[in-house]
Amino acid sequence: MPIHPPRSDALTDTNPASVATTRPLPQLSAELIAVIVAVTGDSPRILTLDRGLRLPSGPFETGHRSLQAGVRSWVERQTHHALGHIEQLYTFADQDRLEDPDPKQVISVSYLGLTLEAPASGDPGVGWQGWYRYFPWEDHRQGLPGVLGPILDALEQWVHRAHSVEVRRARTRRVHHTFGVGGERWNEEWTLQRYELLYEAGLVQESLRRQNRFPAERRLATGEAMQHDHRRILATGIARLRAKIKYRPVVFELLPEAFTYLRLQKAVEALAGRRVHKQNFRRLIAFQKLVEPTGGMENKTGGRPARLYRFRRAVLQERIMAGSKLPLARLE
Amino acid sequence: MPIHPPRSDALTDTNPASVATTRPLPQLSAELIAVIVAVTGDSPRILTLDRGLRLPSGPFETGHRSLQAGVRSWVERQTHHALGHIEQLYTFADQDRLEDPDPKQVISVSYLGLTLEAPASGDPGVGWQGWYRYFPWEDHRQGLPGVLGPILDALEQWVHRAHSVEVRRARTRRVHHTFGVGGERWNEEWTLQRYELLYEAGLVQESLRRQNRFPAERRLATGEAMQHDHRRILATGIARLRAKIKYRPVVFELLPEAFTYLRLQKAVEALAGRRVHKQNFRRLIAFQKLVEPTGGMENKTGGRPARLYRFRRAVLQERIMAGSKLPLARLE
DNA sequence: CCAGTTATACTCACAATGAGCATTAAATGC
DNA sequence: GCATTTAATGCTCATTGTGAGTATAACTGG
Repeated sequence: MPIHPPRSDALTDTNPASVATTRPLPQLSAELIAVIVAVTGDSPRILTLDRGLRLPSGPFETGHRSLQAGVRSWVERQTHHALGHIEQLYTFADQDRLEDPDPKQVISVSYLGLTLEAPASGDPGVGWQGWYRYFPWEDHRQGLPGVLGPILDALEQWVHRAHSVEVRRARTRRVHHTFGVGGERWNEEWTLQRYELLYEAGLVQESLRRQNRFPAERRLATGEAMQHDHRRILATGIARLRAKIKYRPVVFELLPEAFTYLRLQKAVEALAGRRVHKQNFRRLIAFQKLVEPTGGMENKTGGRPARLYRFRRAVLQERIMAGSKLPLARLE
Repeated sequence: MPIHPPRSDALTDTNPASVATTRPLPQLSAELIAVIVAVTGDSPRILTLDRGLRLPSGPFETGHRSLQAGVRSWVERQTHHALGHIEQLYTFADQDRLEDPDPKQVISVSYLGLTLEAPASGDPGVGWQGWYRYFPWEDHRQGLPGVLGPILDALEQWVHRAHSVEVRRARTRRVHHTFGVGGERWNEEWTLQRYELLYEAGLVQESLRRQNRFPAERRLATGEAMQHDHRRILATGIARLRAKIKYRPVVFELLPEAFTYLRLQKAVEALAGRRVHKQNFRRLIAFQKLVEPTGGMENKTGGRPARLYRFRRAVLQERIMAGSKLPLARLE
């Protein structure tokens, strides 16, 4: 199935619509890209094509009633996975999209969707990948991840490559703040900023690829790359989701009908890449009346059996956008 | 200056790029729309064209380096107002855009910008308008606004026009929740949801216009309408800004270099459409070290002179996206 | 001097949160 | 059957954050 239609150069120059305006209108096309997230056990996973190299995506077509309908259609065509609620992430049309020397403009519109993982089908290469494969430095559940050391060393070198003192100072501060070192604290929501910093510092494959440079001796431990700017879009999705779970009850979209408190907590921790205090977590969930007991029990816990709960869908009505906080607001 | 170029129907049918894909690619164009906000005294204002009927906007053109560059260019061309930081609001391409029976697809990308008000120039009709002119029910600084009564009555009627009990019940609940009545509390962030509810209930001019119905006897006090869906975009901008001032120090973009606590508070209240407790507001601002005294005083206060402060730009570095809360989190 | 107006300091009660201890209920290995 | 392990669940306590109010200071116009 052809994902990207071959581009034609016809029509690029004379666009009749441009006669009356000051500048010509470009030959536009729109690309729809989806970040589809699920949580399996304690691993946050995303739906990918080409064995993890790309996100589901395709052009906005005439048959599509809306952008959202277009994304749905592409994800379902490519992965045979039905989607629930999806939300828009970001739109851009910067000329710096990779591997596309064609002067025609492409507008990329990305979406974030949450589901339960289902066995993938569709084209070969379709499947679920843990998102920390692309961002190993983002998982702080076991304390500071090992990859962080080499990354900070490389960033240190990048700081020193700057020519003026002011630039070096600014870079140092930026590294400290985004990565939570030097007296600063780690903020898991800054996934995008961290990725962009690594990109600018030439520490991810995508930025080297762009300059036709390839990491030779310098073997970077900065996660798997993706095609085009899909990894940046994924970073945007992770950041958005990490921010959102704190004030809206979206985790439940990633859980089955009945679940234990621990499973809920593990899902939150998986997404946030941080651990939370168990007792306080329960207290907060219970206090907000987000869930109600199903009556059933789970006894494959390895210890005392756990009560099963279900999400009280009513809260979506009660507080359409209101707070349903998770104990991530402060530092652990 | 022609804002919207005349549309041509040539090229609509045979697009060579569509040959290899399953469905034809539409003849696309992108419209860039800007919500530019300032606060003057205690009135939140937006930059408009056509005496308040439209927001600055124009098509994405070949010369534009990026979407953001395109918006800037349009705003500056149309209003001669230089912009500072702007951020993306939303993108859509739904077929239900008004007054456009043309089957060609238009993708609308909207942006939100914050500035200081400067005397407007450019085309005649360019100027600043208070935003409560379009949303009179959104200003709760003097308690419940008078327009709210008739609006709720009209919504009541809409509830009763539903045919089944379930629909009536659902509508009632929706009205209660979005408008904060019937035991619920007003949430100023739901500006968009309220507008959409009024739209669906046929209580804003835009929705009647769409069905070629015009409010005859039923004189609606639901604010000034705008062209196309610009009022909806404005509602999106207001909602975003109201949410954002609570966790990011963006109000300062709307204030001059030096300001008093009261002026800062008035700006926050203007945006939020709510009042806040003065002493606690000061405490919160002071505690967070968001500002530092300039040393100067303001003595046209009408009472005891007030200290002047400036925003500590350093906090933007210190907490790139971190919390800088304003006392709006809870209800007043 | 006064009343009126606004700025600013401070207090108090209570809710929310982080951290930890203690107890309970099951499975598992011996 | 019993000790051990694992996890669920209940509870306390100190600290901080927040809403609300009182008190005082510093100016204006009469």
